[in-house]
Amino acid sequence: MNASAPVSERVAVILESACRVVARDGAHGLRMAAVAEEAGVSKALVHYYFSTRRELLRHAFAFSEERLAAAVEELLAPLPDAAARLEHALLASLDPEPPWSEQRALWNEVWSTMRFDDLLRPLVEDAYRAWVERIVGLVRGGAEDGSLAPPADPVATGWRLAAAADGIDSMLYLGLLDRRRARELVRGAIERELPRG
Amino acid sequence: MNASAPVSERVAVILESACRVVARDGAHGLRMAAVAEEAGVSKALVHYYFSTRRELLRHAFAFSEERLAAAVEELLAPLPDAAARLEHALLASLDPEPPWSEQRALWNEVWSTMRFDDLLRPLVEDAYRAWVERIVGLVRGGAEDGSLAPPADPVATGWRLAAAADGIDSMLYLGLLDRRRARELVRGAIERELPRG
DNA sequence: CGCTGTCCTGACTGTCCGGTCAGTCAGGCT
DNA sequence: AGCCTGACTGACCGGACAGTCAGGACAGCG
Repeated sequence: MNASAPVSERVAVILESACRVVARDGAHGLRMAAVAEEAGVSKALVHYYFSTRRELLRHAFAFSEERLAAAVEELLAPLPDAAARLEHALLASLDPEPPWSEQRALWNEVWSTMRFDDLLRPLVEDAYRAWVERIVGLVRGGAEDGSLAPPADPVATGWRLAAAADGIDSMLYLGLLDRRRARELVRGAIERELPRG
Repeated sequence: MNASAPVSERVAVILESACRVVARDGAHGLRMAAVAEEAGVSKALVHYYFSTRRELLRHAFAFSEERLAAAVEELLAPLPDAAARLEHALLASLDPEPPWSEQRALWNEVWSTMRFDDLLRPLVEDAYRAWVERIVGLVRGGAEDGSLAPPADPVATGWRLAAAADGIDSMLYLGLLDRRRARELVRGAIERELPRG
């Protein structure tokens, strides 16, 4: 199975099933048999396309990440300015609906697995970095289109905002706060970093 | 095995071994045989004290968390004011030395396991909440002893700071930034939330 | 028609590992 | 002495599960 190969219908079904299983049972709970059943195919077919369990997990993550990037694009594109895009981007992961919720679960699971999979780790790393870079880009964009006050250090601001959103996400996941409060905190972080001018 | 029972020497050795194994092999990679070997006892003895693998994991986490709380106390007590304590508390988890590093690994692992262990989850929840409350307390303390500017909403400030520190921690863990940069970002977050003056 | 390659399956295997159990041993009590 | 108990062990069991394999179905093509 090649990472950049065009996915056939069957392969897509298997990858989607794998994503659902991971979101439901965890990365460690990913069973080839469960994926096969979910996809309505034999276990051996899953092995036919993905020789090992690890490989399947990697491809499932990449597949899901790719779909999510498209969803983010779709979410942000119609928004009027960088300020709105920044806010929506930071709030998106708090959304209890798929694909956000499922991706959140996938991340949680993959996070603990990557330590033991040298090929998975760079995937996670790149995805996270791309996410932070997107935030930094929006901070810069806000300064350019005038929708946000230009910060002294846009890069540091972007990283801190991404970090804060991530931490709040964890708190929400753990049930330490409710969604409303989580959104408030994220908005508060934006205001602190980028006071309306 | 009772949660609040005083731990005998043997039990402590087993729990320490379990912590090391989890930090090394992951929560999912926690093998009774590995713990037994590490502790220099038979596998059956581990089962004698902790009837199931899950129970061992829970006790190991609680044990470690307790030791960490003591270490935090020891770290913060000699500091002159709340401002210094807040900074050190938020920076502590970035420390590459035990017990911080080991606890960090333990958290990472337990995080993904708790979803499937209803008894573990509240332990993690309480530990996290206690941590955030401690930060909030330090923010308040800083306003009282005059070492920090009093924020409009100390609770929100505390939560945001804890969240940001947590997120930066994740980024460091993933290797997206180096320790120096991580410390800078944490300090920057404190300045943003609690400007000197 | 037969040949070949792709897609696909059921049945099987080897291994790993949590948990059990029968039993040993040291030490305290009567 | 005999008896009991708590700590401890080696050997074993049974289930779960990744990965294999021999082969079937079927299309395209000569």
